[in-house]
Amino acid sequence: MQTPIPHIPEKLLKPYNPTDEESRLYKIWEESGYFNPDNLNASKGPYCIIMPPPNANGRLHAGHALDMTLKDVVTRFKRMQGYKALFLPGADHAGFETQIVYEKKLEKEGRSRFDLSRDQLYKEIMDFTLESKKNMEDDVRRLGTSCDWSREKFTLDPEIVVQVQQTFKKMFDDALIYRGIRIVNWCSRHQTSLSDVETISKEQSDPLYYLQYGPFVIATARPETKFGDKYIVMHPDDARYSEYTHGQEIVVDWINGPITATIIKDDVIDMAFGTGVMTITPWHSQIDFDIAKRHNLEYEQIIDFNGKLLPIAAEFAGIHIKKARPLIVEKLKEKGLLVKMDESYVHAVPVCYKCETVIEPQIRPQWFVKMDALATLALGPAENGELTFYPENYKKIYEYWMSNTIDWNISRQIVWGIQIPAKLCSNCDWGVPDLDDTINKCPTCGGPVVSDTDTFDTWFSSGQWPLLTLGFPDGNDFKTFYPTQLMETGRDLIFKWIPRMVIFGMYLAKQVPFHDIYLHGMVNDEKNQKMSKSKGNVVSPIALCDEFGADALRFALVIGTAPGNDQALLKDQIKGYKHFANKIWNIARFITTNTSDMSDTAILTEGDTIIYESWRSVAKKITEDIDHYRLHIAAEDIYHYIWHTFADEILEESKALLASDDATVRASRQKLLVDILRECLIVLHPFMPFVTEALWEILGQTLFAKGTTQLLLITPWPIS
RNA sequence: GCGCUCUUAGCUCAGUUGGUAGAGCAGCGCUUUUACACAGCGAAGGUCGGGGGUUCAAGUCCCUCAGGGCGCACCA
Repeated sequence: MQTPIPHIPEKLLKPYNPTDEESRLYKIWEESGYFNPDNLNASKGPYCIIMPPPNANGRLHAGHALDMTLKDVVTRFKRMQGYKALFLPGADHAGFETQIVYEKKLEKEGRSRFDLSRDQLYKEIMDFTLESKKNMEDDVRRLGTSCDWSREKFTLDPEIVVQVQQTFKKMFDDALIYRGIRIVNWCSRHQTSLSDVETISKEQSDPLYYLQYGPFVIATARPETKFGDKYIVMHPDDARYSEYTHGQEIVVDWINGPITATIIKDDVIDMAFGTGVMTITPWHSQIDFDIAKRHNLEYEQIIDFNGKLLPIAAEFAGIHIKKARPLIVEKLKEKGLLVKMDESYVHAVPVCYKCETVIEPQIRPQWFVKMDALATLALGPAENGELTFYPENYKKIYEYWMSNTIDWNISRQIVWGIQIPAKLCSNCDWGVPDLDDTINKCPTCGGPVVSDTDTFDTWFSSGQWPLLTLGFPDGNDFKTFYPTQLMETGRDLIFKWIPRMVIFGMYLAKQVPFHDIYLHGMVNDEKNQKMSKSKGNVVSPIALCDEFGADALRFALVIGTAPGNDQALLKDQIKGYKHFANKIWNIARFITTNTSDMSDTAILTEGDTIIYESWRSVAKKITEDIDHYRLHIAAEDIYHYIWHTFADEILEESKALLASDDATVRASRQKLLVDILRECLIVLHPFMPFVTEALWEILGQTLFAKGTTQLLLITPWPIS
């Protein structure tokens, strides 16, 4: 029977309690300065991961926890390997998203953004964002993220705003940005245009109406747009309509009386759909707009920006299209123009990705990024191997998107964001960048000019994030850390964000912004359902940290899910890894209590050498797995080794050997246990930083280093 | 319609270059012998969705079928 040994800290005699350790240890790490690579005694070169800046408009969600953990595992690993490792944090003002969050807040207070002046609204959202930003940063810390806070960037930092605006000017000068009068995706609820990636398609069933249009029958799901239709389009090869010629005019009786219609022949028409004939509404349809442009046709607005019909709709003017449709159908029926209705028509309509309001295509003058040449620029590095995708199949998705680009609308009619530094003519469609506020007259028509009140699409600034955070073009960090090694983010950003960063990197710095692209899947609830506020199934990662410890949450997020795959966040699993943290704690207790008389000069016996070498081979495999971003396998292996080999086999067998009369055997075994424990703590540290550091703190005084107080955080990795 | 992805133990999922299947949790039996019951030992449980092919050898590669998920296109 062993008596308790006085030098064992009281703490080690009790079960591991994460809440006692985590915030205390994070503070020690942060104050040590080692999150800052400038303070590292690095034996190897720079290594950099840029944090995808979380939106500064709320707390972190479970997806963020995975996001932070994966990058932190790699950063800690690289730091311990001796790299000058930088994990560079940030915060995103998240233009449209934050404005929506704030509008909801206003709504609750019985206010509306339309009652506030631009300046007032901007100021209020800024206050809100800066407050939210603090909370968000606390959450990042809570997860143990070892990022260099001294380098943190916010997307509205003055120097960042300046750089973003300069990029706009440069792209305009290079003819990569133009002011275009084109169809945009208009959300009538949020009163702004949206890019193609900010809309989602939603399947719905609507009646398809077959209408008599002169001698033709046309099919439409949107009779409310048809008032002004005066072009009738058919395929040039359609034998059914060969008697009609391109440009021929006919008079037809239409909704509000006779109308002169012009025949247009165009081969975009699908002869098999409906009747093979359609009329066009160029103001409210991309395809129709393209046809109109091709044949130089006129276009007219039918629906206003609030979704109400304009005077062209006669007695329906001022009525919202949703209410107007049945009334219009009724009138068509009365006039005998409704031939039939197909009730089984199912199609997908684009909706606002935030509020699901059906997108109304509208024509508006906006700033557009010309994508063709830039997309080619982004495809090069994917094809020549400068970019590596994990998992590989995301390369295909990336290439698909970059091979099918449409020009990118970067104007948003919202206050919250970086203002577009441009002057617009009040009389004509002219517009030009004006960084220094020096232009006061339209050079085209001599008319008065006004400042553009629109702000940039948030992806226009975050697309430049690796450049902006590192101080492009001449900052020291840019010279040291660009291009970075790894971009790790959610799989949903493979087409929203990743290509834009590559584009800006290639365009501005002539180099890729990163070499490896790792995409993680979505974190779902216990039933593998997407978490959403409306479903009420959102689980806070911070609450999970409180219940099980950040280490357990981190481990559960990393293990058991392959890159790119979605995962269900299971409480039982997290609990299992909380037990694992405790297991290590207990292992350390056992070893401590049995090694108080350990000799400094102990030599491993032949048998113990074999055991040690087999651990080394496990550690080597884990090292290779992390190097290849197989973090889920590495985590599994360290777990399995510690619990089922080290504890279940080696420790159990040691009980007899430690009681041996042979001093050589006993000393060898003591050394073996201490050496393996020491290296296990190092190897486990990237995954479970807190419990390992807590043990290191205790054992560093008694077992390991004999007096050194070096943090585990910067202890060299045992496998070179 | 185009593209991607998934289908492995009761549940949730791993299985990296092809070499006769693993984890967590749940469940079963035993153990309260001081590292740990947030535990240990033991047993049980899968013809790796169906079919075909390549190979000495396939959960792992190819084809095909079925079912699930996701993205894109389509308001003709």
